[in-house]
Amino acid sequence: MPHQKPFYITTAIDYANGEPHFGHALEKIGADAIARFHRQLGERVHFLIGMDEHGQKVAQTAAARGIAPQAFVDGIAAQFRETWDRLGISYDQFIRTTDAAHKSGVRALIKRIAESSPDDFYQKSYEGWYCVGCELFKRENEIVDAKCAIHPTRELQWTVERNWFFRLSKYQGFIERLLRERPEFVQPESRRNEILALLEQGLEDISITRSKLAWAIPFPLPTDEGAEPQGTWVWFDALPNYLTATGYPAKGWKDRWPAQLHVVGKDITRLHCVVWPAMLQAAELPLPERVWAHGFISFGGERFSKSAGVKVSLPETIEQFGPDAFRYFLLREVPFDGDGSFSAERFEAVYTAELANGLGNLASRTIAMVEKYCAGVVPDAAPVSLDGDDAVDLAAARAAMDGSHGYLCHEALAAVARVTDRANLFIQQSQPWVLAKDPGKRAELDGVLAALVRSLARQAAYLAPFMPGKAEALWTQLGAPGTANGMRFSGVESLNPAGWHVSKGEGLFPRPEPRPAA
RNA sequence: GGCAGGGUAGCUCAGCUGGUUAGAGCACGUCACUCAUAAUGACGGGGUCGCGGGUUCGAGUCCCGCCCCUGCUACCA
Repeated sequence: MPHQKPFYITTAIDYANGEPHFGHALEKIGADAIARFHRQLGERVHFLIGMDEHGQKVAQTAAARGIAPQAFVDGIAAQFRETWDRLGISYDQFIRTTDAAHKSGVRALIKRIAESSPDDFYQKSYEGWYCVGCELFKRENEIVDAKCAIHPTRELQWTVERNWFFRLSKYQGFIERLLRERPEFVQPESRRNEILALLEQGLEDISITRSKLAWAIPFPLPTDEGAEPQGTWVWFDALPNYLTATGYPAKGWKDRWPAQLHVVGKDITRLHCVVWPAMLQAAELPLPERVWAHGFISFGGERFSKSAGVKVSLPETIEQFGPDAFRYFLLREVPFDGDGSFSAERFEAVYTAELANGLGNLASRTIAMVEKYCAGVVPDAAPVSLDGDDAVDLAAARAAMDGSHGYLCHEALAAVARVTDRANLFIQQSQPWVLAKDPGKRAELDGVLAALVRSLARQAAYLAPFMPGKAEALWTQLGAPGTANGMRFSGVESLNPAGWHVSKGEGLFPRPEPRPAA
């Protein structure tokens, strides 16, 4: 089996201008769950994340702190990686746009476009009202009373700048055909509709360089006599990271490209569904297979947690119940195709109901009974109706995550939660403690306990993409061979726990301390 | 303004092509049970299905109008 092409999944690279926040975390955690799920589906996965480190704001922030831009972004990148490590993000590659390989890859891409589609780059003088506050030219509808609507205290400056442009308008028909012939290219459907609406307005060419941009990749094409040197603007710097991460143009990049899935925020779908495909087409390179636009997390309706002066700290929230519980909460509560909100109260409620009382207690009572009634060794017994019912839900979990209907982490977790609930109900209905008092019911008792261990093992395997640490802990307590994270889903149904030595360790999800009355 | 989606129990939401007394989870109350992290299970209270018209034997489910919310309406990422 030579060079099976991997399932190449990417997230947006994060802008290195501040600390990681909930929004960054949601995207990485969701993409990580997808990546892990596909590994357990048996696919070879390559999971890319990284940082977008160029730009005016980065340079300004670094200057304000009195350090060089590179030193500044080095610090930010380290901070992000610490957070991702803490959250168990299983990335295979961490790209930074200040990497030498990325910069040379960007230059190669631009030159390739200039060769294959020489008409697509052109220089044009651009003039208009420039807002120093925004670092942007403002459009008519953004100007109020001759001032920038966002910075009404600043004077607008009539500015003339000569920049490179990309002939995006040429690709209008190409993008329309793309979305029509490959409707799954942009998901969920609502985002695709928005792109279609955008296309109906017609595409305009975009400027792709800035003359005042020093902290950037120098634009590699020869600029007109006398013109200022040009820095590559964000589109042609950030978007190509998915391609340059493969090593492009060095030998071997075709082994990974094109990507199967770009996981991005709903705010940048346009860039990934219109600009990026046009760039690739201009370069005569293959397009990615799909762009998935996830929603946002809010705090009680507020985009950021300014309300009531309450600060929601990402590191503190992660530590409250640990990284696995945090991952679980975000993926369970925030539909991955829409928006959701976070609150400490809700987090605690879900943790207590589903993880402590639900899964954690199920594991606790099951293992305790195997220890008490079977000396800790799981008996051998045939499947019961519980197994068949669970199989239906686990198939639903796969369907939610395999891409056939998008990537719906919340639906997958809801399906696993049904398995947990069913097992708790099964105990109540079977009443193993009653069976244990009657030696004549030994076989029945064995059947019940074996079924429960099988169910828990299946849950551990299917929860591994979402809670890799806790799934592994449960796997260990069950005495199962190998690892939960390494468990292929194809092997889950035939798991037979007969002979496993269970061991009741630390409570999987200890109940939270009662809150002191305020 | 335009386009798209939505307004269903305290909270988060299911309700496909219209059909018996509108569902689930969480929260709340009562009861049962004891293997378990005072967990689990059963039962129950609770909804003018945004508002007003209309079509129909019959509408949360279709049509019209209105109110409210969210997203998009391209070069901050």
